[in-house]
Amino acid sequence: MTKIKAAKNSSKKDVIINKAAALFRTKGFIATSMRDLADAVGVEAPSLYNHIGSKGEILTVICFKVADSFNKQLEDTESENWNAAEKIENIIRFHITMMVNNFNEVFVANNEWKYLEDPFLQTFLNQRRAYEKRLITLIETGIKKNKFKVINPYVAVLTLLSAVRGLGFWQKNNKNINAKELEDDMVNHLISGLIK
Amino acid sequence: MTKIKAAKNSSKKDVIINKAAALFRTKGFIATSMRDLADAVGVEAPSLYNHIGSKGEILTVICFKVADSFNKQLEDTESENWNAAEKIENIIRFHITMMVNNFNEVFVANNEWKYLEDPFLQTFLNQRRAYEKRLITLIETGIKKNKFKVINPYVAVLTLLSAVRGLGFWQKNNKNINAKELEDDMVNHLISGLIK
DNA sequence: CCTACCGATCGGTAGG
DNA sequence: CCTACCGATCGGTAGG
Repeated sequence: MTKIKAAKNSSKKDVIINKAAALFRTKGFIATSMRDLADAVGVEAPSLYNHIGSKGEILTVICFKVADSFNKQLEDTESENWNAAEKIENIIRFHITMMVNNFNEVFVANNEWKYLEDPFLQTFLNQRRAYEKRLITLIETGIKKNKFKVINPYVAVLTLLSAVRGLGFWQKNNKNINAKELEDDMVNHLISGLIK
Repeated sequence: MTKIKAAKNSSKKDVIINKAAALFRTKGFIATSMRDLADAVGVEAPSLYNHIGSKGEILTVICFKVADSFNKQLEDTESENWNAAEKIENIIRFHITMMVNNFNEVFVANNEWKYLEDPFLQTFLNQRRAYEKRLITLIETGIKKNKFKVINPYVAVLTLLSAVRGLGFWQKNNKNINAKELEDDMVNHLISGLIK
């Protein structure tokens, strides 16, 4: 009985979080009111609090859901028997795929994380720094093995992450390019700029 | 007499706009209250309205100041007698320089423009689309002249602009890399990924 | 440039 | 899940 109730709550909670991700992306976290969200869900504002604890909790769930996805993928990639260039390419492709398939949530995690409350804000920033550090290590490996140009690895990571992040502006207004072409061209541009 | 008064007003207005740009960057436009801004300027909130018409006007001034800078620079670059690669490199360097030297305002124009009110919002978006289109034309020229790889020019522009935009995350927390190295490495990465 | 203040809206609670 | 409602804060105005 508790299980069923938990399942039901979790399902409605998912709806709320999905609607919230869409609103947070278009309007921003602060500019989205709980009444906006309630309208989107189809209930009155106070009813939302049967499923979530606070507005901030929704943002926390979204940001860490995205962070967990990226962390898990990076772990998987690191354990593969690939060279540095292959690993970097794999990660870039994952970033692009996530941007295309989970656009709202990734955009919110990228642009609204600053409204996280402590201690979540600190945890999020720590995780992001750790993620970047592991990418830097990958770049350094490629440089050491004489496969990559000698450039500042931090700048390389910044360039890669920023480029894929910018996909947020590939709004669907450009119908004449598909996701596959986008991904291949961007990967080509970024990887060939890196390789010796 | 009117001139002196105008000069004084303009000077105080500049202070307000600079403080606002810093606050809008760190807290976001919506989350920055006029009382926050008044505190930063050193007056009471209602006094701000002797210098500016509304909170929205401040954002408008910031966004179009940045847009005008980029438009002017692009016009200058286009009229130079350079090849496509040189022009693109010049523009990337300008973007990076703007990001480093006018960080607050560029960041705000990049991230908070969605809170512009009509008709300014539409004008801003139109200008941005026109800017991107001119960059696309530059890339197409390079491809046609067999200097650039055959990739989707829109994706190339997206990659370039996104990468320099991401400099917003090069907060000053990385003291061990200077602006010049950052600029050269990023330009190298992006341009060599583009050239045949 | 300030004090005093306004109507609107915010996130959230009480109680059923 | 709803109605009724709360204290806090918002952008901005009146008036001097």
